[in-house]
Amino acid sequence: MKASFMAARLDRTDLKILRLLQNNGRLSNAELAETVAISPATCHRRTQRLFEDGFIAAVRAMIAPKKVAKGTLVMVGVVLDRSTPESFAIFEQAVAKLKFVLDCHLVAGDFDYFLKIRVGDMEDFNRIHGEQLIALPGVRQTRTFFVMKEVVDNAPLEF
Amino acid sequence: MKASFMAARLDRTDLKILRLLQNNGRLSNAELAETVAISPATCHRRTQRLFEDGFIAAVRAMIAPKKVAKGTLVMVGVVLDRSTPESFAIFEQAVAKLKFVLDCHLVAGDFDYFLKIRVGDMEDFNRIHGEQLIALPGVRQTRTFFVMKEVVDNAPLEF
DNA sequence: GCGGCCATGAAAGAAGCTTTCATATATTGG
DNA sequence: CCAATATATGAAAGCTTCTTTCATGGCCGC
Repeated sequence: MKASFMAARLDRTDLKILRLLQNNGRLSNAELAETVAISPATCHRRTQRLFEDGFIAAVRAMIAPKKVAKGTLVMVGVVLDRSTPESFAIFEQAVAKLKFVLDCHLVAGDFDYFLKIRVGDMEDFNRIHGEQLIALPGVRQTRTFFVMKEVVDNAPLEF
Repeated sequence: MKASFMAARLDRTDLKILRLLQNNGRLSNAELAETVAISPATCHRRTQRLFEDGFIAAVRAMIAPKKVAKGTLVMVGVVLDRSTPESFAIFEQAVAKLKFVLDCHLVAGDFDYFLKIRVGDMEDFNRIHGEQLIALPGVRQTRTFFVMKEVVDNAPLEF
């Protein structure tokens, strides 16, 4: 019970493990242990704890978008009709079902939401925009920003 | 030599492997093999090929941002002074060095670039904005959109 | 059909995983 | 300051998994 309340501070070794796994999530426990200079047994327990305590939310293979016909990235700003909590909740519930939406963030400023969307091509997006985006509940207007060049996409977190 | 030219189409099994590894990048080869109903040897070769052919760009542990003091997300629209290729190149080179920038995309529309930034808190961002963002080469103006709620962040790619 | 080309699964030695255990180190309470 | 408790550690070992080798079977072009 105590452990769940403890903020479980990370020491130097934990940070090393986190950074190594962030760069290569398929590192074996043996490799990890050797790199951070502890025994495999200790390394195994440390890593397990990092998972259990939620420091590592998931380990994901990053699929190359262009290789699976999702090479076109689009940012979309959304403004809703009304700024009520109900209106927001309904919109969020609906947008969470759209598989092509990578990010959806409620923001402060000229828009209510920002979406990051991946599709096959512009034609693909145009269809989706007409059929699914402007049809989302409570949407007053959208502003589309086609991404012409991905300078940095989903960079690893530095900490 | 042929393989490098071939688009190496993915069959049903390859797609299964990709999807499984996207959801859990630490699945063992044995687990993977059993789930997709092929032998471990074949599964191993398939997976290896998916890496070699670039379908899997990387496998990353997703670190929980709040656990490492990066719980504040900010979207920033940037407009440059001039819209010349040189101006863009210099800006991109500079922005790529900023560790807190997760995304940087050249877009068509009212902004030149969109940035996605992770910091500890608003105070942290305010300092960074003043010291580093507006100081980037060629920046005319920035527009900051604080993220008040992360509805969907970095969802896995559907394909 | 025939020959070349891959893809496949069984097998096996090598490597790695994960638990157990005894020891060492840190923390707490008196 | 010491004792008692809790926590972390590495060696060891049994067990699983990895990854290569090899022989077989299907598929395509000729």
